[in-house]
Amino acid sequence: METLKTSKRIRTYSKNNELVVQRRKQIIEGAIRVFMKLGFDETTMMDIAEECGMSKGLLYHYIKTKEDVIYLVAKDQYEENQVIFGKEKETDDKLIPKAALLHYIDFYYRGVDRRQNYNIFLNQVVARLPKEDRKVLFEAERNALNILNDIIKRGVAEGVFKAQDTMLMTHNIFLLGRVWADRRWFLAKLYTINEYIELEKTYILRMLGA
Amino acid sequence: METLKTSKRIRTYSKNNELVVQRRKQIIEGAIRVFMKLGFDETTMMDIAEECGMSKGLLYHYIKTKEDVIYLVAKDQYEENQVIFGKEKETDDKLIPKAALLHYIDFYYRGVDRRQNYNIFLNQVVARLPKEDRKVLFEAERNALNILNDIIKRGVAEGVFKAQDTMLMTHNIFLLGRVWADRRWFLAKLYTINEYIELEKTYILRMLGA
Amino acid sequence: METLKTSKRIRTYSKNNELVVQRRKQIIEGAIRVFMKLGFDETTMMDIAEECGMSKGLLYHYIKTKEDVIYLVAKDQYEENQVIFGKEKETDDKLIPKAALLHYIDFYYRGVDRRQNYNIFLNQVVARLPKEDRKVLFEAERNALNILNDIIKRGVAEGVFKAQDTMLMTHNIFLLGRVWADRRWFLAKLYTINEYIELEKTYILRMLGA
Amino acid sequence: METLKTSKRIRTYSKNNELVVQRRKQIIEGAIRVFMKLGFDETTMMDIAEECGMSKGLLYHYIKTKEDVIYLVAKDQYEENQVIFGKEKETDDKLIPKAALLHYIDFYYRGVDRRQNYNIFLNQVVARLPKEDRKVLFEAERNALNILNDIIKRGVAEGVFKAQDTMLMTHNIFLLGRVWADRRWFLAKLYTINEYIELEKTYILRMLGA
DNA sequence: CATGAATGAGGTTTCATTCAT
DNA sequence: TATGAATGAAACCTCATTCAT
Repeated sequence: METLKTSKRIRTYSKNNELVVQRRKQIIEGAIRVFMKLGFDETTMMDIAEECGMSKGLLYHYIKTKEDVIYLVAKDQYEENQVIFGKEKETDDKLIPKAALLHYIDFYYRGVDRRQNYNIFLNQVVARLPKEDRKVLFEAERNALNILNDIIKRGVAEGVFKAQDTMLMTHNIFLLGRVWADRRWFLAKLYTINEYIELEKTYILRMLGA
Repeated sequence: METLKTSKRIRTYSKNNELVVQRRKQIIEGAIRVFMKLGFDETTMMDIAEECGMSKGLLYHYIKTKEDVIYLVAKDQYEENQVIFGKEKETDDKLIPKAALLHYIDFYYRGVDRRQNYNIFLNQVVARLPKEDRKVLFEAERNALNILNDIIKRGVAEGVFKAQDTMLMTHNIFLLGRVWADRRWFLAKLYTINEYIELEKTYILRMLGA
Repeated sequence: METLKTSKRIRTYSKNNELVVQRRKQIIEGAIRVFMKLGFDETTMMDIAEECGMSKGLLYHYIKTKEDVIYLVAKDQYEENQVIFGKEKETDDKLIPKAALLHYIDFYYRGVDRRQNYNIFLNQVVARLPKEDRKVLFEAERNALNILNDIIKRGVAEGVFKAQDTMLMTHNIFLLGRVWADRRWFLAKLYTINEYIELEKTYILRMLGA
Repeated sequence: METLKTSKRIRTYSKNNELVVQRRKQIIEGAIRVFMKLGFDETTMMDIAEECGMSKGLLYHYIKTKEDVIYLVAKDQYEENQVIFGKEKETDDKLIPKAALLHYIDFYYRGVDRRQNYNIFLNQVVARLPKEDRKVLFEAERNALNILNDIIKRGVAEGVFKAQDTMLMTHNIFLLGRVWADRRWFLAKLYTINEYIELEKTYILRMLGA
């Protein structure tokens, strides 16, 4: 549940480690903003630098290639996920399966809503990383998945959920979370986010035979 | 159900309309192949030309910009969807809602499997089109959506399905179809495509309170 | 004695092989001119393109990297050497050793003079090529060396030359050829090229105990 | 025989003259090491600073441009030559010409061997200095040349050497010293440095008609 | 109708040099 | 005196697009 063990080391020219962390945070934030506006390929390093409020040269003190920026952005996101889901797990563990599930859905789906199309962007972008880097990042995702899977397994064990296969069910619930992100242009005309989440809760509970 | 009404006119040097259609088909097919391998931005016009078995010059006789190729590919895809789903509709209309639903799922989910990461590619790429072009294309998608929605509405009307909101349910079923495409790297280790589809059918029927 | 067998294949976008040969010749000639003026590192690809009378883009149709230009230049030079020395060998073989040696010196030293500091430039530049490329090129040099060595060995066998070691003697004669190129700034004030060559002939014959 | 009269003044921020001298020595030594590894153009100021054990900033307190480093290195080298050859001259003056010559060759050729490719590097790099700087440096080289020339002239005067032209002979002997540096890759397979030097001594004596 | 040689704008990356601390 | 963060000019290289043949 701590930070990625096998995280790639990115070349930096700075010797001040704190500064590296701070500047990288700055880069991540700036990059996300432009990437979401323009997409990865349309974004130039100049765009990123400007959005981060640094010179092109300084940007290259903290990363070595444009791809490094993706890695940084993605890693940050996944690490944040780990932290967030880690905290929620503590809450979930104290609840009965059904309550834990509803809490998880509520929390996760709202997160998707907050991050908007950022999730979609991430997916697109991760596809461009070299295989090894991708592995490191998937590892982190699995974490969030496992928390949900544990809840479902607990429910099945206690007889409140029915699922021939808890893993597929886990993925289903995960993916359904993206319906809102993907189809906001359509669905937002019909319901508020609250209404949407409540509907999905019902559907998911039905799907689990609860 | 006919071809897009507002389809953009792409510059061509040829006056032989039949040839234009044939060449464009050739371009679409070649482009899809390379795009799936390399993604849109990594693909050069040379790659496309080669894959299509034409010269770069000839390629430019039938399109004006690289973006035109996306439009062509996307439009073709959506139009094909219309044709395909149109045919299925005829079948579905003759079945009782539950049978029609299962038939639809079977048909659609297998299609997703066949098209593999092509779906993902399409999503990525459509995002790059100018807004107007995107609208035209979404119109086509709605078609396939409506067919599914009709089935569900029919089921609800006949009392065999329960859904507070048929449209959300429709999107859910649609999106769940992508679970397999998105998570093949994970799920294919656990089930065959057949097993997967059968499981999802069960879950969806439950979700519909059937 | 024919062209290099293991010559590296350099990427080109052109399909017309004759044109590739012609353009490459053009590049080689232009590149030599600028390299001699500015040195390899001071020379930009733009400089080369301009000197060759082509656009930067076109230049890159016939080579892939700046290093390729060195390789091209060096290979061409060595190949030319092979051709030239090959022809001379025919002459030399018909002469008695002493006459052959004098002919060789005359021919080679004059060549050094004609090529001026170009020889020095070549040496510098070859040092930057990757090891494998260098090997290919050295192979060609050895050829010219062997021709001289054969003459000396013949002389030693016939008793007209004395040399404990013909190979070192060969290298000595070769390197002495560069005295003129290296020290022209000094020596040209004292003698003409003809006087210089005659002096060296005397010295070398003495060195060979002739 | 003292230090260069017209040595260029390089900008320094330090007023402590002793410190300047010490730091510059430090720079020269570090620079030589990296230059020999990477060559001048491949070497960055950061490389130099690191090898010298100082910060980039400090480096720039004692020089103004990267070219200054070449000048410093080259000047130092030539000055050192003056000192070294000066000392040898004292020895040589007491010997008969033939002994002096052999002593000189032994001393100089071994020096070339010790400095390895450093000689080649110097030659390359000096070519990049502005003309005026180069002149200053050549002046120093002439010194070492004159010592050898004196020996030869003495020998000619005493009738033990024959040379139509002592200056050319001097250059010849000088250049032959580089055979070992230039062709080590070839010659080191055939002889040790000792064997090589003995052979060359024989050849040179013959060349001098001794 | 068909080809592919040619162009050049624009992207990524490096690194000498400056300057606030 | 000493540091190293910051800058930006300039280098290499790619590739969409045009156009003469």
